[in-house]
Amino acid sequence: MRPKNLEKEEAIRTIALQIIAEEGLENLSMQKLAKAANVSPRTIYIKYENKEDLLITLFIEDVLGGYEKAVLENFNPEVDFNQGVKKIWLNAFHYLKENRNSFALLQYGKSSPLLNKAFQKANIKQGHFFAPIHDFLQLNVAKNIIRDFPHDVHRAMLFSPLLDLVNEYFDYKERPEQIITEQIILECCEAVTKGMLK
Amino acid sequence: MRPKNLEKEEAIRTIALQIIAEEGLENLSMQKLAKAANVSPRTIYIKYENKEDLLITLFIEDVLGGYEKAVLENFNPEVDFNQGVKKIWLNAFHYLKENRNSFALLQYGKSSPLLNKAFQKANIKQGHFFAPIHDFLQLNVAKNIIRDFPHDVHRAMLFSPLLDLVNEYFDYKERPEQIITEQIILECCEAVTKGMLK
DNA sequence: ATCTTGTAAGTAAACGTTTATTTACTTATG
DNA sequence: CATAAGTAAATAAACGTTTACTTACAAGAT
Repeated sequence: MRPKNLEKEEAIRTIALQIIAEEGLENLSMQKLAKAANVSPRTIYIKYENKEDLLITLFIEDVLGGYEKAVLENFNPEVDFNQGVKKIWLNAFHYLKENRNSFALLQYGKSSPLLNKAFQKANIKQGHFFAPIHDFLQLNVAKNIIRDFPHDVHRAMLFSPLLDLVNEYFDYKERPEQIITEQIILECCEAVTKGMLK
Repeated sequence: MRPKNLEKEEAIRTIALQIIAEEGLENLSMQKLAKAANVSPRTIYIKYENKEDLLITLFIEDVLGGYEKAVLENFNPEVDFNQGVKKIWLNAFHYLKENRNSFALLQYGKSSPLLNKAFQKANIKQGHFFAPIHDFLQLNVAKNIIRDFPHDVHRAMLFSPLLDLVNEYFDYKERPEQIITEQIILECCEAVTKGMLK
């Protein structure tokens, strides 16, 4: 039996993310993707059921999976609050900075109904993404260190500014000077953390 | 000369936003829009140059314009910091809650390269959106009340959590109980404000 | 007051192109 | 040499946009 060519599989995923980042999700077509990845359209259908399956798999496994892994690297839910949030912020910032194409699809997760629904399903199915962060926050609520909010509210408060700052980072990448430096990220992290303390 | 039928113009805009909110930007087609708005495809092209023009106009004029107007209603850049941020948060929350379809396209502004570019152009052209907020923040930096960050950083820190909370509001609308209440919004606003103080 | 009439608004149907997906065939390897 | 991986070419449907035509009305002439 002829074995799968993993390079082609990789090419499909990489090029798909690239097209989405450069031209938008609304401009990704299977034929365009096949041509750009140097592959026959049929080959994509060997690896994915259809376009929807491709997008959802890419979003859940590659993008969200990769992001989660990077964010949780060397993260210990038992460290103190300031230190824990700082670790997450730096992990996320460093990863996303170097993975612009993944970040682009990640952003579509909030807009596209398709990806939004897929995320909610995956989130329910596999417990949830970012479980250690959930534990970390629960722990700090129990210790009476931070305000007691529902988890989704905690997430919005602590991490949405970071994603917005990464967005700005890429916007400023094409301008004379970068304003989103590691220094700024650290100061912003401090401000966000301070706001959550009791 | 036959006069323009303003109801048709209105229908095109309203239905376009509806389709984007329900099926995503990637599923809006001119023919689908025409049929849903009870209008001939040609009629859309009387009012807009092409699909790109329709989307950009809808985004800049209707969505961003309407959002800006609502957010700045009765906002005075000279009030004290806590009060000013609270006013903006409540204005935005109340407006977006009642304008889900506008909010959906607003969210695409961060993902779609087309809308992102359009926004940057419009932002440069007409001075900038939300100028009174810009002034408000400058004033509070000058008075040494808040940290001195670039404006885009201020914006990310103060308002991106709010947009994320509105997103959660709509997610929870289809679930047994709503967690994003006005009470929560006010507490979150307080936390965000506190973090920015010097 | 009523009747043309010029003109932009509006329509139905069609344009060529691109879309997602499939069919019929070839290739590579355990 | 069986079999799944892969290809080139084709499918029907949907796409953005245009063509050829009709409609409704403000304004000038009667």
